[in-house]
Amino acid sequence: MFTLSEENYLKAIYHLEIDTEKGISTNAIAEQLATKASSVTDMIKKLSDKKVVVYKKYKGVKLTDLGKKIAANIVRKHRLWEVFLVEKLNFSWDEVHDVAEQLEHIKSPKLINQLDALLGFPTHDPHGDPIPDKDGNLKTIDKSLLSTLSKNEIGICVGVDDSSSEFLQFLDKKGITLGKQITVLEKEDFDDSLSIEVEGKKLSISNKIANNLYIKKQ
Amino acid sequence: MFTLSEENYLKAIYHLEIDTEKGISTNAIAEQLATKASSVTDMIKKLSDKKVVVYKKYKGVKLTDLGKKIAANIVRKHRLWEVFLVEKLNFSWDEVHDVAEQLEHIKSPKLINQLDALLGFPTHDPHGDPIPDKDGNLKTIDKSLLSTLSKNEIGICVGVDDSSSEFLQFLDKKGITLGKQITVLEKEDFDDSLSIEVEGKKLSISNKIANNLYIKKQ
DNA sequence: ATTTATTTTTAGTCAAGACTAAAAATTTAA
DNA sequence: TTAAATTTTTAGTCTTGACTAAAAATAAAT
Repeated sequence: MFTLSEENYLKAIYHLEIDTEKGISTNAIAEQLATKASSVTDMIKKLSDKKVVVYKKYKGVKLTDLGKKIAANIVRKHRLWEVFLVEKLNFSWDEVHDVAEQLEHIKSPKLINQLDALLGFPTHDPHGDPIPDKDGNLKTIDKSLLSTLSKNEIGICVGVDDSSSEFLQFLDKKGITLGKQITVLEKEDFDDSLSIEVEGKKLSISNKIANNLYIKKQ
Repeated sequence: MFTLSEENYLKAIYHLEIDTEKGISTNAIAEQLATKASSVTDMIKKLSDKKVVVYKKYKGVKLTDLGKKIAANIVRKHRLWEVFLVEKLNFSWDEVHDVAEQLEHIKSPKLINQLDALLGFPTHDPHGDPIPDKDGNLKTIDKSLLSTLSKNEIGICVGVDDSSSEFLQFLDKKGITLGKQITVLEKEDFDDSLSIEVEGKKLSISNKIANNLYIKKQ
């Protein structure tokens, strides 16, 4: 069994491993968890003893298969709870993260299986992120950043890279939500901003926004 | 804000105060929480500093109004989650306690309000225990132990005093659940056992069972 | 009204998980 | 290939919440 803190470390390493094959540095983990590198070193030793990470001093850490499975299960719970909050309790997509952060640590296999069923076995959370299955496997869809679309391309909004509440609220304000069709009308060379159309409305979108929106091309 | 441990102490004292007007002894709290009296003394000091209990050395403790409100809110959350587990996730009444024990500590007023609404503002949990409202008030119904009914009296099962899974599973086996009508056919003087009828079936019930079942007389 | 038994508190430890400051190892640059 | 910069680890502390053993206070019994 893992403590709250151990679970949070596993999850942090899991998320960091998505972007790289290399070992994860203590500093990277410390930043992710808003803690100090020295605290990370201490915890890594415990996790290493428990066979969920492999650790060599001064080299980064990697999750073992067991570690990956445990971490994926926490992410699975987090994302299922997010779906629950949005679908059943009328939360908006910018409100769910902090609560799911607490709920993901509840220990009860039956609870999470039943929740999964209640929600109709969803594959993605309210931000478009994939929900790991019981074995930790992800169903990835091929998606592109809005910024990579060319003029006149059309796609469906399927996710966000940044799921901070500020960004999500901004999208709400602009009428951009998951499932909406987006057409690229114009690309400005000098600042990489876009002119797009969403539900008949024309919008101007900065490159920063376009770099954080995932689109499924049609 | 209160820690997990502080919340558990408040809840324990809250439950112990239901049966008495007197201050709650350190020993009683220690027993309730399966800890030691010395640990209780330590925690009581912290809770006293936080103005949720009044504490005089060697005299028991009592919750302050603030303490009562906080404790009632934890009980409220516990019982609402129990209803959720039974009504929405197909848990049986003997499976809910341990999970609710975890869920009760989730901090999100919106979550609990929305859950309350989703469940149709229930007033009692799956064991017949009242759910405190937002201000901590309980809707008490007048109920009697089955053991206090006389021959030929009829009542509806509205709750249990002991909600251990062993007892609840025993009741399931006998076909006794909340809402069932129970008729007292016979009372045996020598061992205070009862002969009762539930849904047309005649059952023999020991005094220990009858002392743990709440009935609403008709 | 003492003595005895019980309850409660104090004093001193311990483990988990965090921190700071300093030392050691590694990487980068000159 | 040394020197400088960066990263990581160690050593030592702190807080929370628990524990044991002993002391102190209260309650019960003779």
